[in-house]
Amino acid sequence: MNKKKTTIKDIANVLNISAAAVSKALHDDSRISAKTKAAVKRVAKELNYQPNHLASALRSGKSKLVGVIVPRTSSNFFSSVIQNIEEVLNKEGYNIIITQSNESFKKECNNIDTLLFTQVDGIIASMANETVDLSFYEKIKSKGIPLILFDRGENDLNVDYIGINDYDSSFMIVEHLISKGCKRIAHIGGFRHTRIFNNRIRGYVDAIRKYDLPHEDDLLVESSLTLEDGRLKMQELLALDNPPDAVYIAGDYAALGALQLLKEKNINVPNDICLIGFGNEPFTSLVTPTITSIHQHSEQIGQLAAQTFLERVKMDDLKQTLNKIILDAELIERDSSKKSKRY
Amino acid sequence: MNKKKTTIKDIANVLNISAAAVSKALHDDSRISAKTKAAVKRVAKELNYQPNHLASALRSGKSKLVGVIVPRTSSNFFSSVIQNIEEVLNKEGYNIIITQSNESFKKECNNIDTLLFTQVDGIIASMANETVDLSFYEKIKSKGIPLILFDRGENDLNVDYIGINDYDSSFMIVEHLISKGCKRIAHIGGFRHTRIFNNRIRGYVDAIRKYDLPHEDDLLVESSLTLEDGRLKMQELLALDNPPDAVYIAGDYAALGALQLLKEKNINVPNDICLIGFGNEPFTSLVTPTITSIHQHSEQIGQLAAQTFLERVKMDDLKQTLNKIILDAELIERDSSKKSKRY
DNA sequence: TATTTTTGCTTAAACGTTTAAGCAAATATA
DNA sequence: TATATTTGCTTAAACGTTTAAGCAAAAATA
Repeated sequence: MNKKKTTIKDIANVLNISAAAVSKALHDDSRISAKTKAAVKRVAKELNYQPNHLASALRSGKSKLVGVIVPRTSSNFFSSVIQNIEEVLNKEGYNIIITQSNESFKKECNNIDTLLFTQVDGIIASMANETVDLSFYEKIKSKGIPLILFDRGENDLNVDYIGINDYDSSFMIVEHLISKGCKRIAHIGGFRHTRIFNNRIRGYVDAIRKYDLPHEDDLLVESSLTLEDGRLKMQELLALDNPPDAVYIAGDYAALGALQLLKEKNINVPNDICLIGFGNEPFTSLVTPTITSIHQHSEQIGQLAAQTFLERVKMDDLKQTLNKIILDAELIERDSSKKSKRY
Repeated sequence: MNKKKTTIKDIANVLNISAAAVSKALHDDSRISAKTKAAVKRVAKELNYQPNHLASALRSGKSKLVGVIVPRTSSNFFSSVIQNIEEVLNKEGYNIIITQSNESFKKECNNIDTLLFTQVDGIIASMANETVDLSFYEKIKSKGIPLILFDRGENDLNVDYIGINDYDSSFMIVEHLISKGCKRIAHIGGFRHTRIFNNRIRGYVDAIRKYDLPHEDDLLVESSLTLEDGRLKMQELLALDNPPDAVYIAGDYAALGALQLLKEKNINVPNDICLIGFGNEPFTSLVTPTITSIHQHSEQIGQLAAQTFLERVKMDDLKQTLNKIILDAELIERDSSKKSKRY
């Protein structure tokens, strides 16, 4: 049981060279002879040498850790983004620390403190729904480490951002519904103070206007987009004097809640009311009817977030031209908007 | 822009005392006067001092990081366990690093190396389906840091384990189906080499025997328990000369696949065939019909795993009495086993 | 051959903490 | 009053690396 870990000094002793030489040999420094390098690597392997990450991080000032903050890991979108971030960063020798905010501003602040305390080299984050106060994010910036936001996070912080074109996606959804013959299209949106949700609302409104459909105030409601709130807001829409014949909901979970309610009320989806979600969570293809939704290219978002981070750390501090990457999303048509009759 | 971080030396300089005194003051050492402590803490706050975690970890040999390995974070079970681990450990000043194996043995080995490289103080893991070779887990043990397994991981490694009583759960499921009047009960189980799945199979077989039901080889199949394989194995069962009137499936995703197939074939669930899953994933209550399943108390599992870790680090190396905690699971009855007619 | 450059290492300091050892002053005990 | 104990600090080493500076020997150049 080899509890005492082997260090570069142990290797140095075996070969009768200095620890510095060993360190350099392991990093393929050009000033070390091929012969010495080979010997060092051989002995390192023999002694099962594992570099002490803490020591090198302390000395070099780089922890080779990247913090990731997401509202939750259980959603497929976020776990897919995380997986792709991880793949890209691992190749470059970085490891990631994942934290969840559970949509709580307070937890998010804690997470940021935790990550800074852990001396991460950068943070990739998607903000909690609650988050309005950005002072903790300013704190990250003031530490001088890269901050990359994705999905929830477009704002005035002046940092890199990767997301999808929410405005166009909304527009596309409304046009899709119109092509199915829908005449009164409602929108259960997220909170306006979050820019992505605001953009979805703008896209919805502009499309409605362009095609001269009714854009009554009652047809546009804001929601926390949880499953429960989806039910609730759907109920409100049904209670209207003139209920909609289509509902576009800015989140799949809320769309699911709405769908459950409609089924309970024996309202046929899509023939009575068409339903469209957002996010393309796996369950959208599992429920009955399957739910039309928007695929957000989580793989690309993750990869791009990681690549943006890597660019940032490689870059000299000056000449920081901001990355703002907006991807086109994809409409996945499923049963909940496949109306049989067309008008 | 205060890029230079303040260290204990800076605090020491302000107060004209030694860095050591500052360190001790911050740790409430009894040999430091109350007056000095107060002064140190005041200055620390003024200078916005953030302890350098790497330095203290290097010196003390404790990183205050715990590695967590799960097959994936997207399943509700694992993300709930993680969340509870995090809550318990955060209170004790530990942070967690989450890694996913994606059910791949190779990725799992990489994760272990990564975590050891990051100098974690312990590892809490649930093994990938593929994992049979335990040498990487032996590696953790040989490093002398605590290893706690949960859910997937009961085995002969001789480490702490937290899980549910799979045998009893299976038994309970079969009895439940019998009480509904089912006479030919099939089981789509996981791979036998994973102990939890083997236990579920044993529970199923013993219950079938106890109640003198048919226990033909054809009624018991092994599966990877993915959604797709669930469909496939269900298809095989339907193709039997004498198909079952109930199917108990050792994983919810596979149960969902089976359900989809049954619906496509216009076989009524539960009246033609009863269906029961395992894991109580959220979608089990969202699909039509809702799926009866087993709730595994992910909250408790997470908490207990974390607590077990804390006990281990506090404990002197000797006198290690092994923790093997087996929780009772809970049957959540839903529509997929609510047969209207009883025989 | 004399000088410069390159090669291949070594020495020593540094990263920011923690902690064992030590010591003077203050306080308690005999 | 003399001795022992406690208090409140300091000094210095250590954790395992990295890296700037330096230096002798070998190789290249003049």
